[in-house]
Amino acid sequence: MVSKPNDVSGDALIAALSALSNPHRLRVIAVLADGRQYVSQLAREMNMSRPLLTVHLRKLEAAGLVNGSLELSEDGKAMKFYELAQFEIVLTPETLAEAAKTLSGGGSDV
Amino acid sequence: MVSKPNDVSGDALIAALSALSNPHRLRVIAVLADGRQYVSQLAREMNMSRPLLTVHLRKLEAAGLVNGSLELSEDGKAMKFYELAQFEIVLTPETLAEAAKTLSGGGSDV
DNA sequence: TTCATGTGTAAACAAAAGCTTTCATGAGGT
DNA sequence: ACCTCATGAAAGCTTTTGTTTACACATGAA
Repeated sequence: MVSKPNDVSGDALIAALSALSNPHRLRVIAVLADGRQYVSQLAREMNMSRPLLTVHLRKLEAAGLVNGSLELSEDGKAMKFYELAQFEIVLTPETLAEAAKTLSGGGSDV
Repeated sequence: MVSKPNDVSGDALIAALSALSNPHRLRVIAVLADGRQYVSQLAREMNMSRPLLTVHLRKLEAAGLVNGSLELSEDGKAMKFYELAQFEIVLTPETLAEAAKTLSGGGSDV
């Protein structure tokens, strides 16, 4: 089969949708759309606690929507930068029905 | 501004994504893609309890993804039919950043 | 050393979602 | 009268998610 825009497993799709269905995480996406940023600075800009932001970033990363990389600044500090992944997910009754077929557990019952 | 494919408020988008990020509800979409159906029959086909299915259908309806209508069968029984709504939601960094701007609470902080 | 910056993670609590069970309704067929 | 099939809704429990507070470590500068 030819690869389509959102050729992901049902489980992966659910992970992505789950990750995106949260105001904080949606705002994170919006801020990262302006460029990559490191955690502490991002936390300041968004006015939220760093541990909380960390959790949200992890969820976004697990869903493959952002990518993190640990880097070192000039003055030797470890900084974790996050940037947006490239993705395009199209949700229609058809694409969703397709995704549902690949859910772990089979087609109709388990 | 011209209406785009997913010209919905950030809150509405989150409701839709939240509704779709569930295996049961994704399967409901898949089954309804084959045609409208009433609750009890749907529950049997999907092998899940009717009260549970009802809750999921409500959530899908609240998100505007399905539509329900109460009808009467030939033998006078009240039957609640659900059918898919037509929708197309495109998720990219850009569309999500747009949606984030319209979240209840403003742009960066509350 | 002390203070600032950056990182990570664990503990504990609050809130929301998911699911089952139970009860109550109404109509038609036997 | 009683059974079947359809609806709706509330109570209660379990699990997951969200959030804060607090702690630990490493670096460079004063």
